[in-house]
Amino acid sequence: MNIDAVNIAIINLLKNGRTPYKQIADKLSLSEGTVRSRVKKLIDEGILSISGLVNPQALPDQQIVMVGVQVKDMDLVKKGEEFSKLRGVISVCVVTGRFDLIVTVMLDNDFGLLEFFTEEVATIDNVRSVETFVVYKSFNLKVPLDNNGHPRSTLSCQGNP
Amino acid sequence: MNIDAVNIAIINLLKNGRTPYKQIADKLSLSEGTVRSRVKKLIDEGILSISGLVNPQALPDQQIVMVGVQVKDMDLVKKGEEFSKLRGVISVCVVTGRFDLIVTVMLDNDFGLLEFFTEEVATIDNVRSVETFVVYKSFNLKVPLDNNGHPRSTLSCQGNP
DNA sequence: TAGCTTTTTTACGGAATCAACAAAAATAAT
DNA sequence: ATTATTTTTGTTGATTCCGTAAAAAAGCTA
Repeated sequence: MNIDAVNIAIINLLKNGRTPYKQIADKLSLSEGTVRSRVKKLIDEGILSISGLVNPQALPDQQIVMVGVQVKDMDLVKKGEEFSKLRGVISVCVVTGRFDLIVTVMLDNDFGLLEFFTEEVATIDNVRSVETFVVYKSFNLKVPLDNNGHPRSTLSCQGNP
Repeated sequence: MNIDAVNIAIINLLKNGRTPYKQIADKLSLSEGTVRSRVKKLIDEGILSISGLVNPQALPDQQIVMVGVQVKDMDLVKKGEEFSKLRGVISVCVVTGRFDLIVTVMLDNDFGLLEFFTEEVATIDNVRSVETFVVYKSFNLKVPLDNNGHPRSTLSCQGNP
């Protein structure tokens, strides 16, 4: 898709994701419908997403760790995808350098480093080494809340179909 | 602040940040006003933010790098804050392990690794070492669009006060 | 417990926005 | 020039937003 200056401007104005389309339209001298259809298209194509994010430091007993991973495998991208599906994993970057993957993980009381490595990482083949960086302070780090603050609890969106 | 199960549920339903408060209220058997005031409070206190995020791979000539930093200093948190203010920096994590900081940066054609290190990192004292990881593929990585896709361009939110 | 304060939730109503659609305009292709 | 395709715009009713004020709940303090 063509990401032109207008789309960039729209995305910028969506830094506050609740900004009304009308207001964005006025600022950019467009009609509301144009903004809406462009945003819809951007979202449909996976380029843009509008979502609620939490500052992990604000959630008690919630912790972020970053894990540098080396794999024996050659297909790093496929390995990255596998990691991205593990419980607790927020994002995976396939990188150049000392590591092959840098994995960002969110842990809590019931799902800590022990569980992450023994129950999750252990299921993946050809992992040569892992190196763990516990994040004890962050700036401008915002993460989507995966399930519910205390994972695997039953009380949450009970209104689903 | 007290982050109870209701707030967690609200934040979960805000995974789509455009979800109407009314709809959230119905799902949780609350009134719309309750949802709105809770969301407002969460946002005011810096716990929650609702924003538009882009998949960096979708933006051509846009690149993410992660930089592991060691500093000579003792006050790592203060250093982290300094890094967080540099141009291009998306987030900073103060970590245990081989590195002191892990810095996530967004670069593009006009502002590449060269500029980041010579113009930005160079302004910070007591940096012992840096190690660069270029992200060439990512999963579930979403970043806020800092200024405009092509930084320092003039055409963007021209409607500001 | 009674009395008070503070916080949270609810109810309400007008203004604004959302969402879908069809027409118009602009763009691209033949 | 003509046709086809995409994008933008205008219009509409239903819905949502958001400020305000009252009610309810939760926390004190004595």
